Amino acid sequence: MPPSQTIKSEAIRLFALQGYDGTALSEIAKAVGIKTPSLYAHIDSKETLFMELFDDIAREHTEHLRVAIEAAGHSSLEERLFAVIRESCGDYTLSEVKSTFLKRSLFFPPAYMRKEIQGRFLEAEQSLRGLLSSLFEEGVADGTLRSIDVEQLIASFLCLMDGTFIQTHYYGAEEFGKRLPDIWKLYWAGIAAQ
Amino acid sequence: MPPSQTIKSEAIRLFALQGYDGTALSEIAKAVGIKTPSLYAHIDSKETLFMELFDDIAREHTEHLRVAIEAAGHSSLEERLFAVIRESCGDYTLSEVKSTFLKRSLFFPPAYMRKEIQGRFLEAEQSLRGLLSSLFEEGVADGTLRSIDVEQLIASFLCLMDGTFIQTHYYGAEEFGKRLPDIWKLYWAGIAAQ
Amino acid sequence: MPPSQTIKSEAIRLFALQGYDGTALSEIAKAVGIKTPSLYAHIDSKETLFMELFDDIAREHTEHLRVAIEAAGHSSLEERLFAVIRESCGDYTLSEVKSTFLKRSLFFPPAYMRKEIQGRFLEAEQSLRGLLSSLFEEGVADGTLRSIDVEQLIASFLCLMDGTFIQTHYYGAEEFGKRLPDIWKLYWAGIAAQ
Amino acid sequence: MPPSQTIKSEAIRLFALQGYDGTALSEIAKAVGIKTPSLYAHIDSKETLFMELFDDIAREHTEHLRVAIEAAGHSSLEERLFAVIRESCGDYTLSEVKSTFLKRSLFFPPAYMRKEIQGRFLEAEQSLRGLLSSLFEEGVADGTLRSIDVEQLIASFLCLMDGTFIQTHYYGAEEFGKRLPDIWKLYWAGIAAQ
DNA sequence: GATGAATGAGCGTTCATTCAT
DNA sequence: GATGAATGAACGCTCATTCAT
Repeated sequence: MPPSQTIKSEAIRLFALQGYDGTALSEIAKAVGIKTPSLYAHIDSKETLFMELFDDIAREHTEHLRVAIEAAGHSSLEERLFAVIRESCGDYTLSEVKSTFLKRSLFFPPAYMRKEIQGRFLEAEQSLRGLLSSLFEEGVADGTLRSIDVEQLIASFLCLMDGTFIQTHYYGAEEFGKRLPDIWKLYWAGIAAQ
Repeated sequence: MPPSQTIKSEAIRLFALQGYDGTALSEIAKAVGIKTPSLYAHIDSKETLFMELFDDIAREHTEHLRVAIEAAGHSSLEERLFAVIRESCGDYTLSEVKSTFLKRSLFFPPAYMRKEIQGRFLEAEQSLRGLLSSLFEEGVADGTLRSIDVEQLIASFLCLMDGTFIQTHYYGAEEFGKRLPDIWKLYWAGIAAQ
Repeated sequence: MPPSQTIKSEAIRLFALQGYDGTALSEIAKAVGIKTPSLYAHIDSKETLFMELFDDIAREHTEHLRVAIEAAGHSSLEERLFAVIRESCGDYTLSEVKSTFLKRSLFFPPAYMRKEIQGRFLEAEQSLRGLLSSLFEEGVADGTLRSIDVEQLIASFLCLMDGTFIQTHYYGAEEFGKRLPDIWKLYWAGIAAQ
Repeated sequence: MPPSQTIKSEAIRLFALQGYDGTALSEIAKAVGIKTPSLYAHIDSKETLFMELFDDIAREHTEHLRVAIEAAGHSSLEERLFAVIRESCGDYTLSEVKSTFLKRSLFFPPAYMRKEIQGRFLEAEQSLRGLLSSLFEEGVADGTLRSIDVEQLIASFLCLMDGTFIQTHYYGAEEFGKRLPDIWKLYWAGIAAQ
């Protein structure tokens, strides 16, 4: 692995685990196996390193969600929505550590970049809302879902997404992976037509 | 307000906003209006200050939940469960800043006190599970709820709790307060008997 | 014991054990059982406390030496000289802790009072040299001692004094107390007439 | 001189002069001509700096003593013993400042490393006792010394060593250098066979 | 006489960063 | 591309001391 990639992956791991303020560049350097000043041959600053990682991962995450949602027609609505949930808790295609990095950055960003980060994410969320919107409208239209306001469906779905993420993080992916299908079943029962 | 109390409340606010590693004692001192060394007339160390705040707030939170759950019998099951959710997202009796402090500490604790914190919280969670357990059993028994395994009910409820907390934090209490009832309605529809 | 006396004795003990720079007023206060600022009802400053202790003990020590040397005629010269040695290593009348305080202050005084302290001690040493001088002259005159230059006798005696002090401090008074008579015998054999 | 060496020599000088507690890293840095944090490119901590210096000097000192004692057979016993004394007061091969550092560390070590230091030195003392032991046994056997218990000879010799060290420190190497031969003569008279 | 609260000075140490090599 | 050496800024914390109570 080229050193720049090692730096990125170790930085993601440490930022996810310890946060931005809790991670010193010296820790990243040590994890990579070089001395701290050598980092500067590959990065501009701690801040820009962090922001680049955030951008990369946010983009990757959005892309994964899009793919999950736009899955070929042979997947049912329930399957596609469940795939989005699984994706969002890092259990699916995005690695768990990247998922943690992403959510930590969103929920509790480093003070000086709060606005920047939340601004960038609002766009992503808007696009996600758009995709979900089509999905839910379709489901209501074809009678798969109860006749509920789409905005409400989206709100409750996003709430579930955040809940499953936190619990994945808290109980660990493996343990929570067992509970997730049951949780989903109850959620689905609340929105599906009888 | 006595100075020790000012220190506590300012510390809670800053720890909630910026995290443990992102908050310098000098910031707390400045917010209080004293010099940094003067803090040490009131605290033992940054670590113990943090842990004491955590203990206080965790205890207060647990107590609020207990009260919400054990509310007088004239509240319906749905009302009591909803009260727990509202309580848990800081919208009810625990101040929003305390709620943020609590969840941030739990989800992303400072590295060196992770075990301590999570250990202490596991107890609280166990007691919450116990209380919810009685509630759900009762609901299943009297036909208010569908006949679902209580463990699954608890898991999905705790997941909802975390989701609503994150969203409160993310969208702000006021904005999210409007969406919450709708979210609750969909959740309730998933577990209530038809 | 009145508090001022407790302060003095605890300060002597801690200064002897840990040195001036290594002893915080807070330690003295804790040993006395009061809070640090309360010390200032009894002392002017850390510096003056130290200097007063030094003066007290130096004076006491000088007095003890004088008494040992001027002991009634029924003591032999050897007995009187040996008494001076025993006195100087804290084994006799001055407590061991005071002896340690004194020697530590002399050998390695706090930087800012080096001149002050060494100046004061030179006087004391001059007076000790005077007393020893009479003793040795008498011994040479009456044939108890070999016919050696008195200056040389004094120099070797003071050297022995410092050696026995250090060893008392190093091996402990009890252990070294056993060796001292043998050491003295060899020293005496070197200066006594055959 | 490479910077690490400058740091060591300045640290030795200041620790010898002012003690461990009385010497701030900022003083060492200023003496070296760098800023305080720059020290940390060369040292791990103040404590380990001190301990490394102590180890270096103690080892060097022990080696010098060994050489003095094992001097070629053309030196007489008296010459060899006297060489040990001269060596031990820093007048011979170990620089005066190192000698002061060493003795100060031994007699009045910083509180929290007392055991460590004294432990390390006990070994050195044991080896010195061994070497002296052979020397004295030889001297008694060939009639150079009076027939005295070797343990007593060692005890008195070590006592003389400490005395001469202290006086070198106290009167200065130059001044005391003049008195030392006379002091030695009297000591030797006490142990030598007539 | 004792204390809680405060403070300026200073401590040992870590940080992100620079720069010559 | 990597490093040793350095640095200004800041950190958590202790110190001797003051002062109102």
